[in-house]
Amino acid sequence: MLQTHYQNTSTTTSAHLAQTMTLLSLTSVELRQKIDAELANNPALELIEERRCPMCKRILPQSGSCPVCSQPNTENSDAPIVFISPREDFYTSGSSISKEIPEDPFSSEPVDLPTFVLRQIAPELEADERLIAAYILTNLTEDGFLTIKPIEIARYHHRLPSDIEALIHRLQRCEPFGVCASSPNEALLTQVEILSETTRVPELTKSVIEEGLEYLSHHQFAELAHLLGVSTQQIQLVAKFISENLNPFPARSHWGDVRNPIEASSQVYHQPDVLIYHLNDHPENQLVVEIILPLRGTLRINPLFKQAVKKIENDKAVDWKQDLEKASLLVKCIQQRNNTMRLLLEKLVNLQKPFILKGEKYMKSITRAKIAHELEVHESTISRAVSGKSVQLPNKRIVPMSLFFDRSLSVRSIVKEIIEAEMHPLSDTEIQNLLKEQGITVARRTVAKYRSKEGILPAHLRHARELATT
DNA sequence: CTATGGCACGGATT
DNA sequence: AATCCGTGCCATAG
Repeated sequence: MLQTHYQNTSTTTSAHLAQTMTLLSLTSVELRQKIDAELANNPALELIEERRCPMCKRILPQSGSCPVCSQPNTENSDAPIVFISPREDFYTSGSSISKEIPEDPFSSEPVDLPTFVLRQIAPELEADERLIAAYILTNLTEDGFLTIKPIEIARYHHRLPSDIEALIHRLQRCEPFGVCASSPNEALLTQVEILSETTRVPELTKSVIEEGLEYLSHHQFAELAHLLGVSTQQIQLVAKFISENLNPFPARSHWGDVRNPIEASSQVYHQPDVLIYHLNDHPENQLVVEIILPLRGTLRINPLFKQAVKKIENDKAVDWKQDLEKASLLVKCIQQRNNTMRLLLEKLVNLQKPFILKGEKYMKSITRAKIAHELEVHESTISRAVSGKSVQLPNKRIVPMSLFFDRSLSVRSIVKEIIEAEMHPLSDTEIQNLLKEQGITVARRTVAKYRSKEGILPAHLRHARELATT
């Protein structure tokens, strides 16, 4: 059953260990792909029917009752409900991108992304081009990216690579702008191109996207400015423009916190791996922590297959035995992954509850090592479990899980507060002193670093109370 | 002269 | 072992 505990790793094989580690570091989306692959070529594995909770419609594990509805809804709101949940949202196979698709301009019926794009461009295409376009569109990722190389498409359809590239270029100009790009980068550039035909785009936008996306995502405007040899102000202008007009993930219309698109868009995390929310979204209610298992049902070993292997003795038996082994290994490893994630999240949510409820200011600084010690697992285990994962908070923002370990976040947010409340631009030294009054002692230099991380201009470039910030 | 950013060092973290 | 972070010192801009 799902809740099996595996405290003792020494009894497990090295293969088991190795696989558990890899699985742990996968995000839910990657895990999904992995499972899909295994499911496809291993007959011993099966995905069994979903069972839904009659009350809340959640998909339930193979056995056991609904983790949320079965809770004795007590006043014990201190302990969050933590559970692993198979989510069908993640059951998007291959080309079917059914969520968050802009309405079809012609029929106003919701359609999937490939269809949506194809309808726009079909009229101006030759029949054979249409075929290729359709082929391309059905190979998009969930975010509307094209991962196959043009050359491969060209080979497959016996066309010139340049033809294909031209076609892709035309597709990119369809709505949602930038679809079929090979990367967020390319998507952004395409959008800039299209926009610049009708609107005025800050000159530096292109070079910022080409060279400095990394910096943007870290709010290191100053560093970026230096790299490009321009002023920080110009960079901020560009950053603002990008955040307001461009979307690095074309197929995704809503994107974390709408008011803070830069931060959200810089994330590589498309789907959260963990959801944290109040029960029924009422802020009064108990917290629910849902660790996503990207399945529509429960994964297990096909019992029929198991029996068959026992009985049948022929030359295939060896292969089948291997399949069986592999399958059970995978199932066990996934269970272990889930178990680790659950333990981790329980700890994490308990420790950081003030942050989750009241905001960044209340972030405690904890280290992975500390958690690892408390859970009695190796530090690297925690690292793997955390890295690359993302969490959706009750306020619907999607943040990287590593944020829970950010030492300086709370101080940074206080700095932000101070500056927002200032009546007159405060110098770093003045901010340093104000912090000291609150019992926080940091070096002046550090205040400067925090500022730049938060994308706040130095005092002499800030002006008392503002033009665009309402 | 003051405010701020760059570079680099050391210690902590991963 | 590699990376990140806070800090001090110094150069530079205003």
